[in-house]
Amino acid sequence: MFREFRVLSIPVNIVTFTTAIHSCCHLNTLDYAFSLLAGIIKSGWVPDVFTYNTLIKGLLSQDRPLEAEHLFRKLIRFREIQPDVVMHSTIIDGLCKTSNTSMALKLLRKMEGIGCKPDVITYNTIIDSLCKERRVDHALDLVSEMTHKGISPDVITYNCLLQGLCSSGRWEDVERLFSEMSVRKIYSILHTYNILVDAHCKEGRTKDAQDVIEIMIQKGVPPNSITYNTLMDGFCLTGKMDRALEVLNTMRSNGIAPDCYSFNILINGYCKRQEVDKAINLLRQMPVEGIKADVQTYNTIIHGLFQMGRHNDVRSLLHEMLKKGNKPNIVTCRILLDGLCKNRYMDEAISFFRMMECKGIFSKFELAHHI
DNA sequence: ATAGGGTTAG
Repeated sequence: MFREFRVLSIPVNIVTFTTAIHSCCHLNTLDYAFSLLAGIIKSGWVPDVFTYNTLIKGLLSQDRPLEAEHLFRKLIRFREIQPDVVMHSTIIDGLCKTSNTSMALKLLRKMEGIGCKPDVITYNTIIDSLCKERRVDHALDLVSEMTHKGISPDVITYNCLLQGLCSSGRWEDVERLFSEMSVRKIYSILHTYNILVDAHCKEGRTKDAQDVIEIMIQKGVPPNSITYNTLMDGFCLTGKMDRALEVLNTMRSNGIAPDCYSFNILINGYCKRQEVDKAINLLRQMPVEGIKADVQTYNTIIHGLFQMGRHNDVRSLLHEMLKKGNKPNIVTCRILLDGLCKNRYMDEAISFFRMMECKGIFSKFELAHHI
């Protein structure tokens, strides 16, 4: 069915509407996206699999996985559309991101059962989830399975596996997989190198991390802010704050501007060493460099202050945070609760907890994901 | 023409 519609005498169709819905989802105005959908239907248009998938993805990115799943089921039950590989993959991703990998695997089998062939993205989504759960061998089984089906693993597949093997400390397998990539002509990209830099840093091997950075430069893959931030964190972890600060200068001289993340890492480094005043100095340096502190920045310092028993400073920093328009999140609440309890302010802790309950800060989804 | 996947701190 084709009907032409005009808005301000510009012809529009279902593609235009889907694009508009996509924008709404991206702008976090999901309600508006759904009212657009209602409007489309009311005007006699037929939303297609693109339209619905955009909405499902929107619900997922707004941490509303149950509604996404509900919509998916409803579409099937009422035969509104025939879910394709993309929609299945979107739902599979939603399941994976809410720690339902086994259900994701079931859906993979189910889609195959109805003749909807999974592709490399479908597999990568599950492989990544398995790797994050440290079930790397299961992930490797899926890689053989996809290969047998003629679906070639790509650089993202390898990145997921490398990440999983690194987290499990399986360095020999990392080496093997890394050379396998060259053999199969799958070229490492920035992402790949960043995973390796991070793995070395997490193990305290900052020298090896620096070697990886040298290699990537040689291979024509210049490091980005994530690479340098990761290295900075590595130096912080090994207590080398001066080296971490040097990285900040290296970034600048390589034309990469430090970001909020860079400062948060250094601030965290100082707080861990109970040098909260140095952390606060950095907080003051941020606006000078045109960087706005975020919730994370404040959370870290508040946590540090509590650990030193400086609850009066916590109070003023909390006020500053609110005044500057930073909305406390579930982590802030947890830090405050924990800090109040540990500093024997039980009455305050309890009344704060009640307030959080009232304000609904403990939404079901957040609870499931952060506690 | 429009939709889906991987990296850094707490």
